[in-house]
Amino acid sequence: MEKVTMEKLVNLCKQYGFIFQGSEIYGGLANTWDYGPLGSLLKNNVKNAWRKRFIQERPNAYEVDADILMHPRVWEASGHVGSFSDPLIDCKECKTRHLADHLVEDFDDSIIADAMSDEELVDFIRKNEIKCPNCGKSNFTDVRQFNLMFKTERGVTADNKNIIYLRPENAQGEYVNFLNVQRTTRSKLPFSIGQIGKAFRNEITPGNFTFRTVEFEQMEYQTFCKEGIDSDLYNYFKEYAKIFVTDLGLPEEKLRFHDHDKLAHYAKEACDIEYQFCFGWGEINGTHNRTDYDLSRHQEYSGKSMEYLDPETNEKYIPYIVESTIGADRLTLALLDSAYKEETLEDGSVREVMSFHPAIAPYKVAVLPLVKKHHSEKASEIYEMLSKEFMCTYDETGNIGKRYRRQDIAGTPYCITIDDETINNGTVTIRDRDTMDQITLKLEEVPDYIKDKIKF
RNA sequence: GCGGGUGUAGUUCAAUGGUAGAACUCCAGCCUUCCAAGCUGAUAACGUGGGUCCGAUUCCCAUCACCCGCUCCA
Repeated sequence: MEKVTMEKLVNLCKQYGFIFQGSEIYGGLANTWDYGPLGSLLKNNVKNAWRKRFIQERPNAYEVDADILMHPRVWEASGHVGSFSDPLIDCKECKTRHLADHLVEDFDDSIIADAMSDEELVDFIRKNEIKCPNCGKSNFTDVRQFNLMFKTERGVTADNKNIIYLRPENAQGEYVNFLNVQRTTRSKLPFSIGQIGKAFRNEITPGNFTFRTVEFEQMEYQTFCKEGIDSDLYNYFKEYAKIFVTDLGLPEEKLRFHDHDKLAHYAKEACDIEYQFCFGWGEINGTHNRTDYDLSRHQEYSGKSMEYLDPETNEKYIPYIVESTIGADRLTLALLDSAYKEETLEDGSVREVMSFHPAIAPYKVAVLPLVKKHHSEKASEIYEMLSKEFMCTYDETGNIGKRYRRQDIAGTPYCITIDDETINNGTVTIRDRDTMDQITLKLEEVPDYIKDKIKF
């Protein structure tokens, strides 16, 4: 079996309609990608599988769908405005990047560099010939402000007061609604709020197809709990997320945990699940113990109580939060990466197969009349019947072998062939993509047969 | 953001300072009763913008995009 390369995967996705380059006819817009017919189905199936595992099957779990635009104060409270509008400066000699204020403060710790403008920082660095900590030379670019948040304006005037941001993470939508959800669902701690949605980060991105994009979709899960059980929940969700992705089809040997030694400003514990993509290891899930940081900050910034009244102990406290986030685009990419196989058949021919778990396969069933002229009419009837139950596709062009191969690449787990037997005694042939087995079933048995196979 | 590479049909490749060829794919027809068969036909491309030139897909410059390696990723 040949190794998957990014180039191969990008081509396959483009050629068969999984993923296209964004704004392609205008030459493309960097790091934007559009999901095509197969890709949208796949990604939606992934999201629905997540919903089933994280919302439907877990106790006390609820989904919200919060707006992308939030009050600007949310991002002050979350720390995104303050901590990530840093003055960055690059060393022209060794190409390393540094925080200009740190360079100044490390040079002279009596200076408060926060109070200096970008120009003052650059002047100071050049006047004192501050050296690059990496290569020891003093040849820097100008300071550039680097904020990961996309800004836009609200209203018709471009007034500073009306700047709002596209959310850089979804979590705050769950946090600001914490008490709304708790009250309306009459939940006791611990309980969870999940959300699937887009977030935006204005990063310098190195590409790798859909792995890192400026607009991306996350499947987030926040569990609110009493301090003390947070670490247990943290460990529980690390495993729960891993079981989820392996059940979807990612092989165990291509997954690993990666504990963070450098923690984000909000986190007490943090761990990623990484998948071994064709380009290397990359994060697909993050589990964070965010403590009571976020809710405390919202209480402070909004002036509204974020406390929970524990009905069992009559205590009032701000809950701890354990977050488990899965990147919807990244998981989809990992599944595409792991699904791709090239198989040599007995007759020496090669087939390309996308071997997805049937639950996430774009089409569950392909309906194929064995001979167009004789079986199309019956096949159309069957297609109409089955498409009320499943996402189906229909193909009558070319010979039967060619049509099987097309479905192999689309990742369709089951192909139903309609032949004379179907017309004479109501049986069809079902071919399994992974085993290549063919079985004969009565037409009325087909829906239950498929239903059983595509369970997740 | 830095360095390197690549941009010609959907894909993989040609050729050319003067009408851009092919294979596969796709579509239509014929044939075909279970894994890319065959025959006939059709559609389909020089990333974008400048410059040089009588004329540029070709040479030059810029730009955009992708790939590889760095960097970054609260």
